[in-house]
Amino acid sequence: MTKENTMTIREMCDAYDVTPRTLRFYEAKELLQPVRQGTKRLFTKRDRARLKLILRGKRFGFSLEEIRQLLALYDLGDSQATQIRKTREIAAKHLNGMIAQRDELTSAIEELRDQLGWADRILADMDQVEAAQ
Amino acid sequence: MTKENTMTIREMCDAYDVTPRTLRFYEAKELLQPVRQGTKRLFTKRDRARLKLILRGKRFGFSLEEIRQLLALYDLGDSQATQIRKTREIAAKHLNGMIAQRDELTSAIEELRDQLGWADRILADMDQVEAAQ
DNA sequence: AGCAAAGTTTACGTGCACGTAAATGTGACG
DNA sequence: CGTCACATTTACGTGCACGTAAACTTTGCT
Repeated sequence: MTKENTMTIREMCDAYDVTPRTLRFYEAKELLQPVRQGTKRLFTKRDRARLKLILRGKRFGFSLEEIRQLLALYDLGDSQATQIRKTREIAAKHLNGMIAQRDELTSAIEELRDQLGWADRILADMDQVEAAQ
Repeated sequence: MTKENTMTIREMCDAYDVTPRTLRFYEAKELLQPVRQGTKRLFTKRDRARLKLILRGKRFGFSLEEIRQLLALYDLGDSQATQIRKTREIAAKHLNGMIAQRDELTSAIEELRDQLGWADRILADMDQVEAAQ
């Protein structure tokens, strides 16, 4: 990490467990904007913050395009009221979807737990039979 | 719906909001096993139960291959102990992943709520300025 | 100066989950 | 018997998120 607080592509890859291809791809999709030192990319603190959000968004099943929208939320500072309102809507929509998804996930977890309990009971019975032989 | 309690491909599409292509694709991937009446597919109650699980699995971001594994959970009846154990492992692994995903989702929801609160406060301030003019 | 390591662009390849088009078959109805 | 809606198979196409290979420049070190 240089004194300007930037990181090379390899340092980024090691730090966040992604490939160079991925970082260049995200730049092409305008999710990251590393500065150039000659021909090389230098990733700033801002790029790192955005990458963290990208990776988390991906874990939630958001597409890169959706993530691009969400990232705009973090750049609201210089926006106009209408722009803020529009972006707010998108975020609220995502929020509702996420809450719904969490609820479904919760019930699915319950069901899976039941399944596991069932499997465990079957296995316990089988062990009994084995032990009796 | 015929008296045998089966449905045609179109009835299935209407009932579950999927395309014929999707149902044939799932059959090719061995997720569904509709019976044939001549050349036509007839989807049974079992197929419908499995389709519901497929669609829910997809909402959780599971791949069709992962879903195929999960579906095996519901067919445990005639399996052997080792098979049950193997399947149990897969389910447990999924369960841990789902719980982790739900936890992440929960914290992401909190953060998004904060963001929305922030946007709302900015918008409120802007309304104040507008009203004062 | 020279060489290897690491970076760059360009561009074709891949896996997944279907979409879409073409050609053909089938069955109920007037 | 015709035809018309709906079904089927076969096979190529698509969008996404990168992987991978080739050819090249730049940088760090001896």
